[in-house]
Amino acid sequence: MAHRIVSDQDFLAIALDLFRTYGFDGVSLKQLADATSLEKASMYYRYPGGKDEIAMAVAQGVGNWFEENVFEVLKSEAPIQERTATVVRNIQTLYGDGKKSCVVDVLSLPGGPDTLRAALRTAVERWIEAFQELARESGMPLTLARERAEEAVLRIEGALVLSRVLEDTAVFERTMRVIPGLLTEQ
Amino acid sequence: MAHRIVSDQDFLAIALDLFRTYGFDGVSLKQLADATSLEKASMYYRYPGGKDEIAMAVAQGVGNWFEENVFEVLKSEAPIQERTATVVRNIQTLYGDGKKSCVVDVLSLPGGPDTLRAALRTAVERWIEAFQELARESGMPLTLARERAEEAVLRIEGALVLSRVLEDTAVFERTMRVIPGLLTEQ
DNA sequence: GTCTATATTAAGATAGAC
DNA sequence: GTCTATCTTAATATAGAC
Repeated sequence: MAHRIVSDQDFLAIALDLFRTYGFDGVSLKQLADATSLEKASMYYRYPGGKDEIAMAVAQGVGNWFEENVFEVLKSEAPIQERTATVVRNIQTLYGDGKKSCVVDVLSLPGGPDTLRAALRTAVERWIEAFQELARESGMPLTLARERAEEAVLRIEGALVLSRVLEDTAVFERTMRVIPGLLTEQ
Repeated sequence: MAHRIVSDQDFLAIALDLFRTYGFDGVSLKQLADATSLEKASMYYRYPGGKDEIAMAVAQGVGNWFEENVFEVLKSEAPIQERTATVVRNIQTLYGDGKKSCVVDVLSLPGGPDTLRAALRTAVERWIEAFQELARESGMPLTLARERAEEAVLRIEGALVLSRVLEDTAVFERTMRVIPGLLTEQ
């Protein structure tokens, strides 16, 4: 058959969807092969480290997504309310409006290499820092800004867990409506 | 060797610890056998349905724990502030002061039978209802009480995710300090 | 670079002795 | 009721053709 049926980008998007849904231990190479139309041996050619390396690439991709769709947006020139709204909208998209689990939650379970959890931890730390700067910019003192940033991320993670368990995205939607005020109103 | 080395209660406590740490797909029968000193075949004698049935028993056990350590406590005769404090303390113990993941979060991923997710969902619904009644008793109108109850559970779940990812229980400890006010102060 | 085919290990599950 | 031994399937991983 012809070569390069699936781009690296598409491959990783499909892998992300599988990993965030089933977790590291819940995804097999056969599942990945079936979903991406790439044979197992071909996956090993692209990612010699196997499942570990694929999961790392997925985590890296999520880090890049945050860089582009959260951190960069918050650093842009637009008015603060507009930047905040854009970021909230982007995050809602990332999480499929509450229908998709958080890759940070699901992939931070044991299983997979330690470097995976380290990458996720760094991503979350940067996420909190970005929110903290937003709160600072809104006029909050440092400690309050830090508190609010942490609380915002915490609420998003909690809302995603509840939405999954209750099989109802209403909690997530309500939570996302609260985030802008949490980060910008003292 | 002699019989009944490990009681059903001890077996399930060990199984709970494994499942909440590694998730359904992350725990093998060999792991369970090694950790409990019970051979795989013996586990099948006690739980003919295998891993599915063990996980269900674990979920059932968690439901019972909530019944006894949250729902019953909240229905008792003690003053409201005392009941609240006891429940918060019990929940802190359940989660190893933030060091242990929430079984509801971890076991609600796909993997394992549908009945498992159904049991977890029911447990969480009851948990929210119990908190809602507490908020009502504190004088809140129904909608606010419902909101606060949901928010309290959401924050606990989110705090546990962040504590795991950041490898720092401070977020969980801070969150648990906020819960009583959230449920009893208007 | 992707494929088919296969090696190797570990999983879930059962049979049958004690 | 627990054990050892074993069956069957599915997992990760690699060899080698194209």
